[in-house]
Amino acid sequence: MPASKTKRSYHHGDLRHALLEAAWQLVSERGLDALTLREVARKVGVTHAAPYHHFPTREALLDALEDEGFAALRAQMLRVLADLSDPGARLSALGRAYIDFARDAPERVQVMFRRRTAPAREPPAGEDDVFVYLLEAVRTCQVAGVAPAGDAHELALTAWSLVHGFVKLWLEGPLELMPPYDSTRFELLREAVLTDLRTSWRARALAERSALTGK
Amino acid sequence: MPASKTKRSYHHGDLRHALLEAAWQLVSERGLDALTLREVARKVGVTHAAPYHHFPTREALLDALEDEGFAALRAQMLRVLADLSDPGARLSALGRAYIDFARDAPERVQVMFRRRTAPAREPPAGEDDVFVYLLEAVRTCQVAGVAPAGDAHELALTAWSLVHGFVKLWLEGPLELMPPYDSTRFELLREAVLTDLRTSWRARALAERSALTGK
DNA sequence: TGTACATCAGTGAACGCGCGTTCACTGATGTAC
DNA sequence: TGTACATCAGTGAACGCGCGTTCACTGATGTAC
Repeated sequence: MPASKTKRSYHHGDLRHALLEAAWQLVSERGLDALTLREVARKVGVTHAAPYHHFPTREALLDALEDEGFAALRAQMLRVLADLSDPGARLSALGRAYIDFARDAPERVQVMFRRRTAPAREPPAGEDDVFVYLLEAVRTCQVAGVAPAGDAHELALTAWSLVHGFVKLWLEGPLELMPPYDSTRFELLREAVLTDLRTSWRARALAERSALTGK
Repeated sequence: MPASKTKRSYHHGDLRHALLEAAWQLVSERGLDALTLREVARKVGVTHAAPYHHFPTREALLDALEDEGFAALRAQMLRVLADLSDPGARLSALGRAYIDFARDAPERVQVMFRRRTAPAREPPAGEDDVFVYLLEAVRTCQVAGVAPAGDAHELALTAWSLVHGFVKLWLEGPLELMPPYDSTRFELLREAVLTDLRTSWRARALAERSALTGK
């Protein structure tokens, strides 16, 4: 009889994976500061020295978590892009995906956008992709006439700032200042912000066209 | 002869103030995690137990820093509001002030929007004010016809999310993804984002008016 | 102006704690023949 | 199929460190009379 689930063999089998999972849980429950290699090992039920066979330092564990985070975001965005074809709807859906991604797992955002004190490492693969997809969605909107002309980079930055700011304000508290406020209002505010962007860009695109034809 | 500047008297004279100043410097140089009461005391040149006469816990020091941060932001906003009268220009200037406030002293943003693990205390006085001023600026824009109709709270949230997101993306790194990127581009991108909002809202307000008169 | 005394704001030693990291070790697993 | 051996992935003890916080203390300052 091979190692069953109940059997605790000397070797864990998939410790690396288990450590990552425990780490997410820890960040989620008690924040980034509470993420220590020792606590993660404890959570998994393994000696505090064991993780060192998989992550040479605490920072390496964080980097691995960050990779997972960006990979998950990237996957979520790809799903959205595959499902929709209307340019405006796609852009809105990308924004919605970003916001929901953060609401559903704030610990990911904490890890992905943590403020580093160590010198920056190579950025995770998914990170560029995220921006590239957004940029492409903006360009498609421009072509379809539902986004204003101009530097797509700048428009993409506006869009990204908008959803990122919404998410951060939500996660870090001050959104409570907007009465009446309760968690059921989340979807409402999210849609308000997304609609605001979409409507505004469409109005501008229209104004640009009529200015052109009117000339 | 009373205590001169060089004389180190037994009593510091203004330790509380000196601790706060050293704390800002510490956060600025080495991040929130490096902020410890012991290190702050060391920086000021005082025993590690001395701060306890002014701040009962580390968290109390952070709360005091946060108060200072919001007070400074509030003051900066008031200055902007006093200087300008054109509604659209005022709103843009508020956004610019917010962004520059963060660029000039990122440590403030770190402290003001830190993620708490402790139960929330009473919010600092300046915090509501900040949102109230923004809200009022949005309403003024609506009256002047340079912002769309609708719930001013929601529009204010859009505006706040936009500048907050820009700031956070800037401080936390991923803005580097937008080539060509260097620090001299900051003003350019800031203006692009602010102009984007202003132009969009004006276009929407115009479209609303012509839809009304055209009916 | 001087004296007695309370209060304030420091000192310095000590506590217990959890952390990251290292190390020699050992049980389990995989491979060559 | 069995055996020898290398490698892998754990264990458990130990290190040094800096932290928050407490405590009895003492020098400096302010106040009443």
